[in-house]
Parts: sequence; C-alpha cells; structure tokens
Amino acid sequence: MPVWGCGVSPRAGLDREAVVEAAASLVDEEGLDGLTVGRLAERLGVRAPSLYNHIAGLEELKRAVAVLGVERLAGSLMRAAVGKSGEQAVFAIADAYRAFAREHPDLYAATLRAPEPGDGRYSSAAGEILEVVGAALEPYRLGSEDRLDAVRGLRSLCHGFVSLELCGGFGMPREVDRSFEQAVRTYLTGLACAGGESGVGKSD
Amino acid sequence: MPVWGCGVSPRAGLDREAVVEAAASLVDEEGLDGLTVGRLAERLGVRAPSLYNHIAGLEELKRAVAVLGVERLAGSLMRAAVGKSGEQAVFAIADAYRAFAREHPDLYAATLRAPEPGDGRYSSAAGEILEVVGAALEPYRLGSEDRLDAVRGLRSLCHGFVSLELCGGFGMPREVDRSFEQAVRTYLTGLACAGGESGVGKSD
DNA sequence: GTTTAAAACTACCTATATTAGTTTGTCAAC
DNA sequence: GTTGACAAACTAATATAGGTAGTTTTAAAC
Repeated sequence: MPVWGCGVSPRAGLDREAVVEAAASLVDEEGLDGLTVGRLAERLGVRAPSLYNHIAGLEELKRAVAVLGVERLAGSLMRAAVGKSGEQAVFAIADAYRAFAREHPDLYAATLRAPEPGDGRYSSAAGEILEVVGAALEPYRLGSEDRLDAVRGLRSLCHGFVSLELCGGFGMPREVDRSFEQAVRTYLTGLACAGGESGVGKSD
Repeated sequence: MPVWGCGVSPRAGLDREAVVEAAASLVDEEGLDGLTVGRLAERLGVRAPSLYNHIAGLEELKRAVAVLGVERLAGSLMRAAVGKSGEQAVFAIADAYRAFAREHPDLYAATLRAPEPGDGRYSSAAGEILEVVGAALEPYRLGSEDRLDAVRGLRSLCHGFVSLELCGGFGMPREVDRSFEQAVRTYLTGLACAGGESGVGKSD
C-alpha cells in the first residue's frame, strides 16, 4: 500500500484524522480564531473546498478539535495520576490539569465547546476523566452520590480556576500558584471534614 | 462649542451605550455568534456602517458586551448578598451566580472574553464581585492572603461548575442542583476546618 | 485495460466586517 | 432667520471567509 508523504503528491492522502490533528495544531499555534478553512487547507497543501470531503464544516471541525483536546487532557491526567492515590493523586491531577491548560491555552479553550450529544469519543474521554478523579478520591471513602458530587466539584474547581486564569480574571500572576494549591487543599479539607458542619455565620 | 456627546444625539438618538445594550440583548436572545454588525444595525433601524460611529469594530463591541455582562452579574450578586453574611451569604451568592448564568447563558459566555487591560468599568465590576464575596467570608476570619485565595477558590468553583453545566459537561440534570450545593458546602467546610476549628484533614 | 469511488479541483455564491467618501440633520453662534 | 460646524447616517465598494455545485483526476479493484 503506497503511503504518500504530506503535500507533494497530487493526491494528498488526507483523511479525517489528519485534518482534525492539523486543525488542532493550528488552534494550538494561532488560536481558535486562527482556525479557518483556508489556512488549514493551505497548511495541508490542498485547496479549501477539498477539506469538505473529510469534514462537514467549520463548526463540526471545531467540535472535533474539542474532542481531541479532551482526549489529550484525559491522557495527561491519567499519566499524572498513575501510581498515586488520595491527596497526592488529587494534587497531581490538579497540577496536570492546570499545566495542560497553560501549555495549550487555545486548545483548552476549544474544549469548552458543547459536544454533539451522543458523541462516543467525547463521552469516552469525559468518562476517563471522571474515572481517574474518582479513583484518586477512593481513600476518602465517599458514598457513590457523594463521590459523584466530589468529582464534579473538583473538576469544577480546576476548570473554573484555570479558565479564569486564562481569561485574565485574576489580577497579579505571581500569587496564582499559591491560590490554586490552596483552593484544592481547601476542597480536600472540606471532603475530609464532611459531617461536622461548620455553621460559620449561621447565626444571622 | 457643541457638546452632544452625553446622551443626546442629533439624529436618531443612538449612542455607544444604546448600541452596546442592544448588542447585549441580541447576544442574550440569539447567542454570541448571532451578534453581527448587520443584524445589530437592522435591529437599531440603521445601516451597518453607521454603527462604526459608535464602536471601533465587532471585537471591541464584544468586549463591551462582556463588560456589561460582568456589571450585571456583579449587580445580581450584590442584590443576593445584601443583609446576609457568612455561610448564608455565600450560598446566596453562589445561587445567584448560577442563576445568572442559567438565565443568560450566552451573555455569561460572552463575559469570559479577556478584557482590555486598563478597562476601568471592567476593573470596577470585577472589584465589586471580589468585594461582595470577600465580605461574605468575613466571619471566617481569614488573613488577607487566605481571604484572597478563598475568594478566588469560590469564584473558580462557581464559574467552573456553571461553565461545565452549560457545556453539558455533566450528565443527568436532576442531580446537578445537589452537586452544586454540595460543592459549595464542601469548600466552606474546608475553609472552616482549616481556619482553626478542628484542623481535621490538614496534613501538617 | 476498464471501472469505480473517493479526493481534489475550478468556479461561484453568500454572508460579513470594514473602509471611503458623501449627504443630512441638529445645534449654536451670528 | 441664516449659516457653519460636526457628528450621525447614508451609499458604494472591498476583502475575507464559509460553503456549494459540478467537473476532473487518481488509486485501486476487477
């Protein structure tokens, strides 16, 4: 089977996977708005309309890039968590989450796009993330509902922090590392302390 | 010398404020991508190029809409928190935050755009949010650094949860209310425990 | 070789943002 | 009142981008 190199042959040998990967690279390098059909085609050595043989349109392509981003994020988190558990695992996951978003800010931003309902690859990647965080929380011995809540809470905390950080929502960048660690620690402390309700300020 | 920049225009009563407000309405009704110069102009009873007398371009307009969204969000949070403090205030703020995002999902999404550095109105609205959350945390008696961390953590938690919820990041909608309340409660418990009440879960 | 399906092409259309240059209405000074 | 200044709005036109239609080319199967 002849396998052509990229861009030289009259037949470029593109397929959907290659197009989506190139789109992800383009997003990573030039931002989400830098992803245009024309530029992507140029980078792939092809005319713009040719891409429509592989993708349904720009919107669908962006969704595909989002799915790819979630898959890569899930991979990062899993690699970070392997061989760890409990607090150590949670911190490792949280740091990996933030590191991914900082290294690939535009790809991460692309990730936020709502997926098509019923997208198997998205569901699968999202499920992996839930699973790895859930596993890290194992030592906390939470019931299944509490565990779901905790996974959602942690994911929200990480995503929210990182997202606000990328948008410049926090002022001074120097203290942000500390704030992130502290936020995760506070949440974990809350998990560990659950049961004894705080009641702070309840007298009003 | 004629001074008609403040609210009274010679011809059709259009000024920057009106344009931005109409843009926000359009975003609210038809989504961020539904905001085009042409449609906005049509809605204002004017031709598209006329808008350039009031705004610098679409990007700048979107940033202005973002600022307006943050201002309205800040207003909602302040109204929710008035007369409350401590845990009760935090829950009220968190619920108001989520309610705003659910009632105005596209305006909320527009809010995430990074503002121009040095935008006074944005800084002012962002400062109001920090202030109202910080005031709610008063009974927790945190030091100034811990307080900043806590404000950032809570804001991250709320934003992250709401953002993921809007993106369909969570599966079953029935349990989401509970998860949100639980996430906020867990974080508050973490604040209370770390603040010196019991010290449970703190590793050092 | 012939056939076939996909991949890529050219040509074209539409929508949108934006600019250039012109006209028009309102206000204030004369 | 007349007039002049100036912002507001207009018409016309340009550039870019997404997307479609229909045609050609190529790799590979028969």
